[in-house]
Amino acid sequence: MGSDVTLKHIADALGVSAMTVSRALNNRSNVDEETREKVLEKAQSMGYTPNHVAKSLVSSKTYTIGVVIPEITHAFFPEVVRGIEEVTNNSDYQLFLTNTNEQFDREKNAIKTLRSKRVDGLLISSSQTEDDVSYYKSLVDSGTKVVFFDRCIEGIGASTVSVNDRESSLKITEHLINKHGYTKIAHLGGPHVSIGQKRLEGYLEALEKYDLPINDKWIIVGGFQEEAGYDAMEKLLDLPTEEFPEAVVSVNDPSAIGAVKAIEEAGLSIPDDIAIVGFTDDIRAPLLDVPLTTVHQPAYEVGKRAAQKLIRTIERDSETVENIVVPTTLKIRSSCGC
Amino acid sequence: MGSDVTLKHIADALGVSAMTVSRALNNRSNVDEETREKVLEKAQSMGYTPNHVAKSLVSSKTYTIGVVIPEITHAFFPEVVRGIEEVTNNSDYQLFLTNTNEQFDREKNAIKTLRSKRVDGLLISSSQTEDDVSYYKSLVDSGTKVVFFDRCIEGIGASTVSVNDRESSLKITEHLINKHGYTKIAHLGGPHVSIGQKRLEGYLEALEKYDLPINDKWIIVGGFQEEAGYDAMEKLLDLPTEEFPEAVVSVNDPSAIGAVKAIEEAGLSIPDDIAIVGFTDDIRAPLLDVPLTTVHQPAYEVGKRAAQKLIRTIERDSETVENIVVPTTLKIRSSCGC
DNA sequence: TAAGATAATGTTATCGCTAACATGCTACGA
DNA sequence: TCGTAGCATGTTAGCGATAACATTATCTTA
Repeated sequence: MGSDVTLKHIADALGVSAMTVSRALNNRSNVDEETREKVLEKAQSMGYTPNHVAKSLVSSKTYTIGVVIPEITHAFFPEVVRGIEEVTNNSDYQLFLTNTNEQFDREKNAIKTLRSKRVDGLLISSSQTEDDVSYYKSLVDSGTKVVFFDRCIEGIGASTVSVNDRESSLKITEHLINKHGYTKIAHLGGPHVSIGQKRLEGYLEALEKYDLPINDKWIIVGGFQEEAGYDAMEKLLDLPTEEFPEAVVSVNDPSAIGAVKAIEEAGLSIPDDIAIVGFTDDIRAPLLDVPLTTVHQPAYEVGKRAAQKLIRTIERDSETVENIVVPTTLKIRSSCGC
Repeated sequence: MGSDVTLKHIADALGVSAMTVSRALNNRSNVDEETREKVLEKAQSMGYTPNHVAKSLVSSKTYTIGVVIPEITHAFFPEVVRGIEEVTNNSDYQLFLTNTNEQFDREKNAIKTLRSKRVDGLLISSSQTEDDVSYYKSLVDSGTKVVFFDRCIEGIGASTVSVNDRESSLKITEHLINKHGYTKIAHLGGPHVSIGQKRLEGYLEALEKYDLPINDKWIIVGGFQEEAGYDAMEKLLDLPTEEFPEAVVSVNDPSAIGAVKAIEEAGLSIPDDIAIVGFTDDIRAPLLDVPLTTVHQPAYEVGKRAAQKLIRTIERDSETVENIVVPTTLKIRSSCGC
């Protein structure tokens, strides 16, 4: 690519200065119409492609956003990316996508590289991590523009876009209690990151509200993937009859789908032997043998809002820090007993 | 970000020249060990992040790859991206992801911007387009390093990575003929791009091989999305009894899933009234009421091979142009009648 | 007609970094 | 003791584009 045409080449070919060419190509005023046309023509015929790298160096602006997601094959995230793109497409930003595979180390590495590449801002859905907020704190403190989405870190000076996790979890648990009269309800939890925590809280709040027993054995801390759900469910299935739960609230759909597999393999039937609900509204949820009752997360909307907020944060210094909440809807199917 | 620490800042703080700092940070020889340590320490404490933009300008290398895909929510592509990332993660390249939503205009736009950003190379799965190869031809001729994947443009001097579309389509059609004895087989085709074309050819070849009738009314040219499959199937369903097909070969799974919906809505049953097979092995394929027989495409592998090939092409000029074919496997489920 | 305004263009310096060459210093063999 | 090799470091220039200022040439207007 060293053979690329530069402003200088066009300038020399035309016997003018590089500055004139620059002005002509950028539609500045004070350029003779005739000159402008000659320049445009020459640029075209020489196959000129402006060098954004040089431009970025001058302006210290790259029109580039880094997107950090934990798991690209979880259908929720591609949909978020679509939402992000809808916005960036109309604002000339390009996206650096990095998939961290739920590994915090990879995430830190990715962020480091993205900062080296001088992205204008970062959209982060953080990987599962211990409560080590300090890393993100110093990232934000360093002046890097960050908007968290879905798996957010709140209270460190960055805006966030998420769904009302606690409330949604509360509602779907309430549904199990109200509509179906279950009293023994278990929770397949996620790891200790924001959404895992909040969904657990919502679940607990529902039980408390209805004075239902909370049993430590019913709360299994697992992960967000299918295997984690499968493994966690196996533990529940091992419980003695008197402690056997009637229903399960899963931290997300992949986990629920893993759990469904475990339940089926154990020869039990859903929802008669055990009911189950998820969270996400995965593309597969309606297709399961027993369609999965779940919380629909408007992924596209989350992406869109996050991107909008980030771009505003980048473009004006006065932009305030917000915790934006996108509402979910309950998707009642039949795995809950309906 | 104008407040970033630069080499110069470190140099001044240490009373040395910027060059020495550069040398120290880049592990060059001929730097006093003591100096190097002081520099490293200072860089750390000042929160120095190397400016890759400036580096790129000097070296005319960005360690950046543009990935152009037509439809990020089609599960095949996220999986490809995972494969690409597996490679780039180990080679320090970052990915610009652009989703063109099957629109050629957006694709051209994206490529233009990516070239401005001086990506080292492009991984392209081209959007549906008329046979206008000239655009891609001049792209490749301009010296841009390109590797096509999945939806490839062959014969224009760029390497390609794809599955054996024609052969796979032939095989799955043969399965319908051999195993099930169907003689009236329709095809829900994709648009006129490489994979659409090749899968059509495979289908036709199978019919010819077994001397089966080819009926123009059985070949519906549609699109790659679910709605296209639905619409196309509706046309087939309108055919009079004597022309009504016994089985349908769909260009991909989303299209097949749309078709399944149309069939179910028409009150017909699969595979008794009409059999159907797809191509992709979408995450939903095994979950349909009648699990879908299809061709499994190793998406991850496609992404990996494409990325490897591109990086080799970027890094050595002698790299040859190849058409790499990744083999598929038939995924026999029950929608074919098995 | 002189003097200032305006339009079109050119020159210089800079963004942050590094290649290439230059400099100063120590060390070592003849 | 000198000359030269080699190490550690400095200086200059340039990557491609542009901001800011400088220079023309042309045009107004009192």
